[in-house]
Amino acid sequence: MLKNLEKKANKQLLKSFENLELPVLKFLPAPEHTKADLTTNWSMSCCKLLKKNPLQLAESAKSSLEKLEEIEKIEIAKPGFLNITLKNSFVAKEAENFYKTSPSSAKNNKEKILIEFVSANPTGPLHVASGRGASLGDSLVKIFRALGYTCDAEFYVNDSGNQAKMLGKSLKARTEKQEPPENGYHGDYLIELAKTIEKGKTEQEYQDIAVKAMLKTHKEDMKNFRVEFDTWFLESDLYKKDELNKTLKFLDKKKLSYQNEGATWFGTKQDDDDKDRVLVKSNGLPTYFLADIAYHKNKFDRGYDKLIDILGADHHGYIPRMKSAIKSLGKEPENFQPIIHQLVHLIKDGKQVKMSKRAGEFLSLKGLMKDVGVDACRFFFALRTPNSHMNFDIDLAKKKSNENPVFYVQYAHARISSILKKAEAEGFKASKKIENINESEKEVLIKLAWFESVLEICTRDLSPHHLANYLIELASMFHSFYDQNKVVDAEDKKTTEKRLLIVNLVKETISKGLYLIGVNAPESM
RNA sequence: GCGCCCAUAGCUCAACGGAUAGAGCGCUAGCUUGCGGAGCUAGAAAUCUAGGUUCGAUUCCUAGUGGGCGCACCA
Repeated sequence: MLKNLEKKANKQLLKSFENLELPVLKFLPAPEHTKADLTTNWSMSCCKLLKKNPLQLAESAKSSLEKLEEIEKIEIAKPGFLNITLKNSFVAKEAENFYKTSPSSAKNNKEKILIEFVSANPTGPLHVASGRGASLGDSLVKIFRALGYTCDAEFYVNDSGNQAKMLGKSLKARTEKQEPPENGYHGDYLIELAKTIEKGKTEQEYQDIAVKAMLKTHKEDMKNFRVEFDTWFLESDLYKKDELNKTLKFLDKKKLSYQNEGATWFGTKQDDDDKDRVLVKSNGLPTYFLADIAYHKNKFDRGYDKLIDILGADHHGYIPRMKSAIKSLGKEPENFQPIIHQLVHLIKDGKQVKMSKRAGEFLSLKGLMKDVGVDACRFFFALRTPNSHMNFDIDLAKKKSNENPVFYVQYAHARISSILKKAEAEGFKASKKIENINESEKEVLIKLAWFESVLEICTRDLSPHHLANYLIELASMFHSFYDQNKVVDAEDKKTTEKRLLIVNLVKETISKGLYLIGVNAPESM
């Protein structure tokens, strides 16, 4: 609703100012103290251009916009804000259509997006840090889709190369009741796995078994964490299809690679990298980087226009060379958007838990899910921007009490469900129309109207935290509304049925929002 | 040494260059025979330092301080 109004307002301004170069007017929620519904800083944003002072401009804009039938009144504040109060009848009427219209954002946007995330090596259980990436990626995919974009989720499985080899060696050692090699994998999970396998196989066979087993646990963990992937892309498939060599030839043809000291190099330094990078080592083996270029080439070849990679902060140094690689593939920088999320620090007993080979259950994502619960975990991750260096207080998260805001939001949903049940039992039906709304009803309805914009901000910033915060605000608004307005026992039947519709809209929005961040919306708690 | 990220209330975090900087937890004072009190109302409490750009800076730029991470012919 706000978008249509915004369009209309812009049109109106163009008409009044007869100037096609005007900056676009954008509505924002009005701050509390203004007592208005919407605000805009339009007159400040174009005062330079028009060489008039913002207050004068605000006056002209005011008289222009006041002609719109949706607007009740406009007040001008200090430097030149326009504070707009909407007509109650307009808000009420638009609210009826909230869920009848689909999002407009992506209507003209046919680009296909691929988000790659987690992509942990299949050499051990997933740990907590993977949970952050998983939560972030899954929410973004769902939000893009909710806005009508084509967006897929992919997990890249590094089942080739040194690490996988080492995994095979380690498993082999375990079947022979020996310690894995120095730089192998020492976790207990291989001891467990070894118990179920015969001795005397080749390293390659053990590697295959181990990778398969690890991949299985990763898939289980992701499923339990409510994270869905469209594809689990195997690095080994790149080798099978000879895509590394094809990529090498491709780069050679473009004269982007060169030989030095027996190795093949790629000139990333000319872009923003510190130094050039090796593609093929002097021993003839390809680097991970070459495989990754081939992998990204493959993604584009599959028809994706925009690639989003979610990486932990410990890999940020990798980005300049990857950007350089994307350029060499003939793509624009905006076709590749890496998201770096900062590392998660686990706090237990008030102290940071350090990573170690001997670290116990609680460091694994599985353990965390068990301790904290998926809802709390997903919501907790969703609340933070990827850039925040977050502390995950295990003791606090374990409490499952109202210290965790996820329960606050879920409680609102459960409370509404309960009201609706009661209303149904007493023979009330939510009305189809909303008429004669009061101030707190209006406030709630306008909050609901911002939902789509919040999702857009999430896609702009590539972070779901705006949505999580919005849900807290919406829940708070509902609780407050509920405290002031009787629903089932309202003054009359008409009011009850009107409020049932409003409350229903809140419920649907909370439910939809929670779904987007992978949290359940319970009917009761 | 170079690069990336961060610094906001007692704690964990928000704020698309906008107004009187928001939440949750904790704290203080109320609301309790409630349509679910896991709630509501009120209150105390914060932008690391110094410059700069701007009508306007928590936000952008420069320098500093403090912290996290990274700088392989590893993946």
